[in-house]
Amino acid sequence: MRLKVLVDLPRHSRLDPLLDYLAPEAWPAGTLVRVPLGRREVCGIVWGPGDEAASPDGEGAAVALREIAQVLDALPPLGEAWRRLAAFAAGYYQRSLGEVALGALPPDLRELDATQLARRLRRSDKLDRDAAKAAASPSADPAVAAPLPEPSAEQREVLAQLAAMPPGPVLLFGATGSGKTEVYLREAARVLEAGGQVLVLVPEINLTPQLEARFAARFPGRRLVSLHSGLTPAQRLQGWLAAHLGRADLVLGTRMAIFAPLPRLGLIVIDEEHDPSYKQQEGARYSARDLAVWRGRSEGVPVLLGSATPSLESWHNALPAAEGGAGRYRRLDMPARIGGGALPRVRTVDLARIAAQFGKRAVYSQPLAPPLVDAMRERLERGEQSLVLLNRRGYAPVLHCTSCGWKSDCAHCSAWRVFHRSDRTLRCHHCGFSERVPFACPSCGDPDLQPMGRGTERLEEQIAELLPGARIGRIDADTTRHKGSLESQLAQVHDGEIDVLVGTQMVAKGHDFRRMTLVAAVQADAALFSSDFRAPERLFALLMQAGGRAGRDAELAGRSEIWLQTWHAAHPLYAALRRHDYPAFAAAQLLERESAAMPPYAFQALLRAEARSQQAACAFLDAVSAATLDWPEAAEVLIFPPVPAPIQRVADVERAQMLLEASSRQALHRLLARWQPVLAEAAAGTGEARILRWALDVDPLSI
DNA sequence: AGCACGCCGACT
DNA sequence: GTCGGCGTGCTC
Repeated sequence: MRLKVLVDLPRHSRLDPLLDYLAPEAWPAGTLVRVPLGRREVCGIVWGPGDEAASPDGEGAAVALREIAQVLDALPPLGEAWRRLAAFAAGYYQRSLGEVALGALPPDLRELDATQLARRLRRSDKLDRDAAKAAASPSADPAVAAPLPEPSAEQREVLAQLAAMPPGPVLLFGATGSGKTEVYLREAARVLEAGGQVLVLVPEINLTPQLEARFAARFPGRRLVSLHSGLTPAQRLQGWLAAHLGRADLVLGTRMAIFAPLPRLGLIVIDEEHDPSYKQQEGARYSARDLAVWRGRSEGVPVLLGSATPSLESWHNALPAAEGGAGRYRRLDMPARIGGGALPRVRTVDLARIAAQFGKRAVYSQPLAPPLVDAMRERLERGEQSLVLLNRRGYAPVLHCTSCGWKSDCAHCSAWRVFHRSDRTLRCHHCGFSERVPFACPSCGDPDLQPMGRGTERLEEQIAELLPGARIGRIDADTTRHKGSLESQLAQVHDGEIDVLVGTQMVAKGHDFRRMTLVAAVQADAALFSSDFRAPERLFALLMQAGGRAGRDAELAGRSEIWLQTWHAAHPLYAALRRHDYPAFAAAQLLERESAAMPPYAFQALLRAEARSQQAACAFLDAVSAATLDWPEAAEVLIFPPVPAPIQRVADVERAQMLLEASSRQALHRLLARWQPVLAEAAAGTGEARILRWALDVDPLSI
């Protein structure tokens, strides 16, 4: 008999990834198999009965069907709900079903034959028995575990409302330190009690250990596994197996974990739901948060989205229709900090006024204005810590020649090479091209090359001059390149070995610094006038999140401050920030978005193309745009003209993009569905005009 | 995507 | 005379 088997045939292959194979018996859908494909043998998933009709191609030359090579029937089939999720994700994000479904499996699993699988399953059995034994041992007795913290009145109220609610997405809007995690834990306890599995998603691997520790401490008898790309392939497979076999009660992971098969799924928690890391930025560009909401509805399971600064999409979804929102989610608010800790005071330094008072030099040559330096000096004297955020690593973003105007451009990209003083290199952050800093200008020979602008390395140096005696540390992608170095540097901060920490936004997320009473953002303004319409939203989230680092310690909370240096002190974003008023900020942003017909009031897709020449990339985009001219599917979709990508050339490849916008998701998807084969066809050219890569990004986060 | 086949430049 | 560059084509 014939079975339809799904294999990982990528996106624009003109072949359907659902292939017919011969099998001696009807294995159920979801069964993992190994099948011959061309000259190799690949992993496949049985998707259903095959076409018993003559030829799989429909007409003409019959294809000789081949036999399934092996059936991995030691593993339970992937369930119906899981297959629905994969199919939805593939359809929504316009990728091949095979790519999405097979790509959601641990890479190791796809390589295993039946014998190897049996061995892994035996190891999984043993792990399971060990875990059960550990759970039963006296040391893990729940009675001995730390007593449950008494929930605050606010938490009790939220929990009561959650208990009374029908299943559906809930936006938990709570300030940093308001105890959202306690709500997750209580909800998880309820679901575990009822025999369910809980899936918890966090934005970054860095944040898993902390949350893992809290869940492990609260549920000592329960099996908890994590799923993220930082695990070894074997660990990832074991975690996945534990989830799929229903042995893991709690699954904690990054966006990839949204595809974990969970036969007893009872709750999905998305922590920091606004975080852009939930959107995959290559391959199948899915949003784990949006898929979580879909999965929750599909499986009849509650979804808890937590944030102090929700995405405007979620905020809009949680706003009742009567208030102009979509009314799709329920919203629960937790405004107060636990332990009555005050929210940090927000202080804006008006650079225009500083320039008038201290002279232009004080503003342009010094990274920190005098009042901010004074405030940091006070912290230093009291033995407290300060954090200075600057979202740009390296010493200076560009080096230039004072006599001929040469700048350190990259030979392969339309970008500057960044001056890294520590190893005296000029490095392109886009293609990796790196060279020692030249002794003299490569263009005119003048040895006087000067750094322009400021990165974290230089900021660190300049702060050392402004605050003599202060112990200064720096955390960015350069100082945390080696495994474990982020942890050890964070430990230094915790142990009080650092007075002032300089860092990029990676330090703003999730880390809890007890003695940090000042957080300063040095170059906040850039986001106010960015061409990216989501920049203000990200800035607001970053500053609130960074502010959350300050004043975690209730006794110090009273003098915790967030400092902003700005030329636009009166900007409404800063005004809302001073009041910690996210709802006002969101209302203003939504009004702007609505009047400009932008998300969440419009639905977007971005078609990106890469070619040897900008002209070839644009020609492709123009051609596929023109193809839709007389389509009824295109009537409600606005297709903008092609434009060069924000970084036009990377590693000698030219990039262009084209935006699509529609007022309804359905209209956009009707066009995309018909468009897909046209794109594949148009990209198939040869020679210099050939398209190297193209990708469709549905709901793009940055344009 | 893999993995073949296929047709032109620098090596044992 | 071969080894190997990656352009083009196929996979139930």
